[in-house]
Amino acid sequence: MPRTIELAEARLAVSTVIFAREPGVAHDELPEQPVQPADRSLWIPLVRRLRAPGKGRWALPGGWLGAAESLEGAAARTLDETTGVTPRYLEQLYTFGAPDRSPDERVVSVVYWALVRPEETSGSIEDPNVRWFDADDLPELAFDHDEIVAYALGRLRTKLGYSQIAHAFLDETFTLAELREVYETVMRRPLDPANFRRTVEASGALVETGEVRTGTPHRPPKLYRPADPAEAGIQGAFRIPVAPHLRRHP
Amino acid sequence: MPRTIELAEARLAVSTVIFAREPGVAHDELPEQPVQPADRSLWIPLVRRLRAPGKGRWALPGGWLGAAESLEGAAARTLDETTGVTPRYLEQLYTFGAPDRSPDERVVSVVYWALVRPEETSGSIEDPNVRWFDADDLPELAFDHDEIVAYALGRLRTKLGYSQIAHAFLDETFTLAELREVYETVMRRPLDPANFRRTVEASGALVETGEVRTGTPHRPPKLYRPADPAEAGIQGAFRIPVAPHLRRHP
DNA sequence: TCATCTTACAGTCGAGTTGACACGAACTGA
DNA sequence: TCAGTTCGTGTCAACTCGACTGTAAGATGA
Repeated sequence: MPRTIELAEARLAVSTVIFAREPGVAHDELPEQPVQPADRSLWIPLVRRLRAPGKGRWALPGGWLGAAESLEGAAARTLDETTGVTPRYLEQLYTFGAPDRSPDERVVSVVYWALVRPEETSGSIEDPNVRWFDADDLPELAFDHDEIVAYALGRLRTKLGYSQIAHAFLDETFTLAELREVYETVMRRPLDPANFRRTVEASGALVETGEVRTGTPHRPPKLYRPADPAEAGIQGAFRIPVAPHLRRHP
Repeated sequence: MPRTIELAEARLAVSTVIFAREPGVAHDELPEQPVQPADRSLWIPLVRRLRAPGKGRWALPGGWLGAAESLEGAAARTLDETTGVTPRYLEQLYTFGAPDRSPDERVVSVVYWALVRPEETSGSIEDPNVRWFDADDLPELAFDHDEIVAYALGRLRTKLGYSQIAHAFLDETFTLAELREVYETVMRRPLDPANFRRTVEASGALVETGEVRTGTPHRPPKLYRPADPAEAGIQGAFRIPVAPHLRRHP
């Protein structure tokens, strides 16, 4: 029985939750004492809202959808404009559209989440209204952005267990210890180095480069590269899990 | 460097991919010979487009977002209006918004996916423009709806492995054989009844009702009920996987 | 120079799980 | 009563995980 209903006059916004292992230019002070990887945290850049609604509050970087661009294109563009960050991994997270989530007009936000490498965070814009925050110590955010960040964190933790996205946090080549630190940081628990090596090597996701990292004060570790370079940015793929023990977080 | 760009004047649509184990009123002819559960297929209701663009083609049920309703509310409403189906499980799938996906104006579609019970499909509208199709034997659909259905099927297969959504295909109480048939149909491979029983019982997701199903020509099977009734409809939860062997499909 | 420190990497072993299969139990229909 | 089918329990080999031990390879400092 189709009845006539009043159609929504909604504006379409795009926002992105960005995760990095290291903060960019402006950030809260890091404790300078040595920290275990499992005790480290992820960093998220936020922008301060300069106008109502939510003026003065921190919010996810984003903007309005352009007429000619794709949703993902809009996410990448607004990200670059607001924070100067170009992510290595960018995937749609969820679309938030509750009628009352923005006070004045109806806004439907398509939210993306992104992973960036350490080197990419340092290239971010120096702007007093852009700041990197500890993902576990965020201020109160504008709108429903707290909820969105929590959702993105859950997706990151889950997806780490059945995909190769951890590579997107790292450079072209990396050591197994660096890869393990990514897992330990995201999963918030230490992993046995020997067992981690066994399962990752058995997965076939990495190939040795034949080189080692020099300059370490100890035995030089081998350098690895992702077996499939396109793997890290794969979209909506349904893959075999990596290993059960990399899927359980406390 | 924020430059001014032309904002998108997009209309917001909501569509839903509905999965059922049995087709509703109007559907392609079923082969009446006995079929193994692993060889059975899932059924999806589609509606015929009565106007341009895509006139005459089959498409996902959906409609425009109403001014006062949530996204999920719009999905449920349009579903009921077009097909008469009220799903037991409804979850957001993905938002499609390529600039050229609809010819005349820009349309951004928030797509949901749903699971319905057999009894619910029979209550669907008798309308020559609504028809149930075999999910593996679909006609060419309007717009990018082929892509959307394929994506939804992948999500269903994956999610079956780490959640209790299989219950949403079944009635309040069911036998282990019926639950196993759901897995076999979705995963497209036979499962060992004894091993399936062991892992499902160990997961703690089911409780015995104390009753058995009578009227079968053989030994009466025990009836089970989901341990947590709210479990089936849980949204965006990140849970421990059920069992690895229920996650591998060929 | 060389012992010592730290990390890299290889290997072992017990506990627990999976997949394949065997077998008795329970019910119907001939 | 017996044949046929499914339900449900049990067994066992192969595999995986987590904890652990031991060796390799470099830097550092006495």
